[in-house]
Amino acid sequence: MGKLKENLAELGNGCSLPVSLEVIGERWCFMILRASFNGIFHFEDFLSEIGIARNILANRLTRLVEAGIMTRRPCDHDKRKVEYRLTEKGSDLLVSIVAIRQWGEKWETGVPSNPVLADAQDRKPIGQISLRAHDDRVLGMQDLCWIDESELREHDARASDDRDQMNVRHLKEIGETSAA
Amino acid sequence: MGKLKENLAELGNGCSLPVSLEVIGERWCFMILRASFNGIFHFEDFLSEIGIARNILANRLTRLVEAGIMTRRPCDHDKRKVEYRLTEKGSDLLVSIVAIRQWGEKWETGVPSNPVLADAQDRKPIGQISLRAHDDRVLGMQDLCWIDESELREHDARASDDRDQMNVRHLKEIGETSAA
DNA sequence: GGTTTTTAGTTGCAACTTAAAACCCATTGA
DNA sequence: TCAATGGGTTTTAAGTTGCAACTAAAAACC
Repeated sequence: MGKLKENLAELGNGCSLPVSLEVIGERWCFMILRASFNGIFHFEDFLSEIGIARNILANRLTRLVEAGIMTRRPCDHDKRKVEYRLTEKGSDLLVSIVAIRQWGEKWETGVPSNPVLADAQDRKPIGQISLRAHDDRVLGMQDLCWIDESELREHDARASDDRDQMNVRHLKEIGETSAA
Repeated sequence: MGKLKENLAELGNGCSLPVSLEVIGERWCFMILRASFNGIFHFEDFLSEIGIARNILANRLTRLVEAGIMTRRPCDHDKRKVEYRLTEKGSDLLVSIVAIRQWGEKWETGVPSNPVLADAQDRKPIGQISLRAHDDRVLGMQDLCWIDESELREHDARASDDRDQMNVRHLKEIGETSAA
């Protein structure tokens, strides 16, 4: 519904970002998911926790359920109540949400958010999320490049080759050149 | 501007997510950032790359610059042109964007997006982003819990203690209980 | 058994935002 | 000089949001 979604879907030319944003890029969506991760399951609780309008919340929950991100199940013991819970697909969004949260901690609020997501084993806060190579090395902006899918297939076919200047863009050249 | 932003800002009670979403949660914002990461710097290029309306693009770029996520610099050699580039703050959003993209690859499109973000050193695609403990162990949903800020401070104060049942919620209980 | 309360919605309307197209105007290149 | 280009702003219609009031079913109260 709405033009954005149609456009974003069409723009999904090889990249899944537009497709993802079609459902989770909607306003309030991440806030609803955050509430879910924090143990909120019922309509009225979402309402008071995140200060969203009734009709919008109803609409978003319906869409999240349709998208397979949440499930909707009327409660057994109190048939008025409905339980909204994250599916595995929904739970998998935790990484994205925490990434945004960590970015906000670093660049907006400047302090750790509360409550803190921690390792259940040693009860210490989780580490900074970062990009990693296949062998787990942490990668910074300067260690990255975009390669075309086609290079990957060639990789498989002929093991090594002079692939010096093919479809390569270095990410370190992307950012601003002087000011910060 | 708009009710959402005000509300989200007010809701920033300890959590930086609402604050972050205030600026980057805006529609089209991630698409603009993706284009930036892909080496697009000029107004008309953003326009044709992401299929956004002129006025909206102008508005979003202004807001991103105001938020310190991009810089706006008129070109030296062609004074008609303007270069929009990511700041360090903006570049730092790559993790979040890639996290959403990987989620989409897994749950929506089912295939790797093109172009592929790779390690410049060995030209192999980057790994899956995941939550990690402070000592780099990968953490799943069942390994996580929320703890209150206050516990962290106590941690510092008195080294160890019987902190069995204090402000703890296990994340593994959050998701759906039967169906997927 | 009847009344009140709670929960999860829906409806109607005003205010705001978006999308699309037309317009503007400083450069530039032919 | 004059058409084309780049980066906007303006105008208008269409779509979305936010708020308040309403509904309808189940539960609790008495």
